[in-house]
Amino acid sequence: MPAAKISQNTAPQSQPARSGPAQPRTQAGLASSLRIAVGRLNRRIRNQREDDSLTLNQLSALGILERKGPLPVGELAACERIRPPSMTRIVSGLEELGLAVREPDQVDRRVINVRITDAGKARTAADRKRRDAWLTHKLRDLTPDERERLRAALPVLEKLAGL
Amino acid sequence: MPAAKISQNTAPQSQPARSGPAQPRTQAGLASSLRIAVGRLNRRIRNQREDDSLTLNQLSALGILERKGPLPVGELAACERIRPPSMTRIVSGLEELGLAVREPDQVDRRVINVRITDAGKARTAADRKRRDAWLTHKLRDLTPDERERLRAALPVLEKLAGL
DNA sequence: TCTAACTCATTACCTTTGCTAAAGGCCAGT
DNA sequence: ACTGGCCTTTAGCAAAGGTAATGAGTTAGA
Repeated sequence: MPAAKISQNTAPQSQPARSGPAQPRTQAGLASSLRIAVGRLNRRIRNQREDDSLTLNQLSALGILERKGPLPVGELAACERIRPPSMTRIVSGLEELGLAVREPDQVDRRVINVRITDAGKARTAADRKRRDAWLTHKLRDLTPDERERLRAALPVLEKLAGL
Repeated sequence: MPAAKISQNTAPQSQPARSGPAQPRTQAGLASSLRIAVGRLNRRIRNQREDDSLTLNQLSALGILERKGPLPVGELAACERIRPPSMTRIVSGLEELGLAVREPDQVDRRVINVRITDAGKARTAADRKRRDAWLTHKLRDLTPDERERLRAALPVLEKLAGL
């Protein structure tokens, strides 16, 4: 099957072993490499979903509601660093699934508080485990040193991400 | 303007200072935190583009073409860990901008080799600098220790991302 | 008090970016 | 010369984000 080798006819591809990413010595190099790695890793994570599982946003929003209690749509959007209309859509999906409910605020009737339901809490734990299964598995394949590096860098990533 | 405080009426929000994300002690916790951080950081990076700049994918594809020379669409897609149809669209965009050209392979006329043009090379350097400006700036605001943690973790992130 | 300006959520619509399925052209082995 | 397989592309779908405009509710000032 010659088809698989055709690129060698036209592409230089001098050192087959040197396929790794560039080495970031400068600060701009670090930024560039980090940008690429984060983009690809995010794509891979996003694709690891089974058909009936919640989307990343649904899961993330439920997590916040679980940790912080009921929140207005706008604040929930701010937590996720997205705009209110986007959060409205996510909340609508959650409400249709019965995982969250909208409750008009008693004090200021412009705001709609979103609360996670018991079904939502039950679903979150199970779903998060499935959702993270791929990544957890990948982490298990790392060396302890590599895991430690990730753990050490995580707060920095979160800082860059705006918490 | 009391409107901004309304959430305090309904949300617990006991400790204002404890707004940081959960501490990942377990491996699943690490996976979860990493997933969320990577997702948000990616979103922030992606949004830092000026109107006339290339998209992340266009920039990334051009970078590969610049480093590796002309490649068939399918291989280019494999490098980016995306499917061929997605790469077709990216290449079409680049071709419209005159930054890359499609060249039917001489040997196997099913494959279309993609080559970066001189205009593409010129554009890449300038654009990448602008593109990374935000992240570079953020990196500059970190402490040397934080930067070092990122640098140490970068190879691990790249490994997880599949290079 | 009553009106003007503001705020919150939502609706409507658009964009980007990925996917799968299927079509069309091309290659190779039987 | 078929038949099956491979590479690209087209067509259509879904997720996830955005802006602009609308409607309802609130606040502040004349």
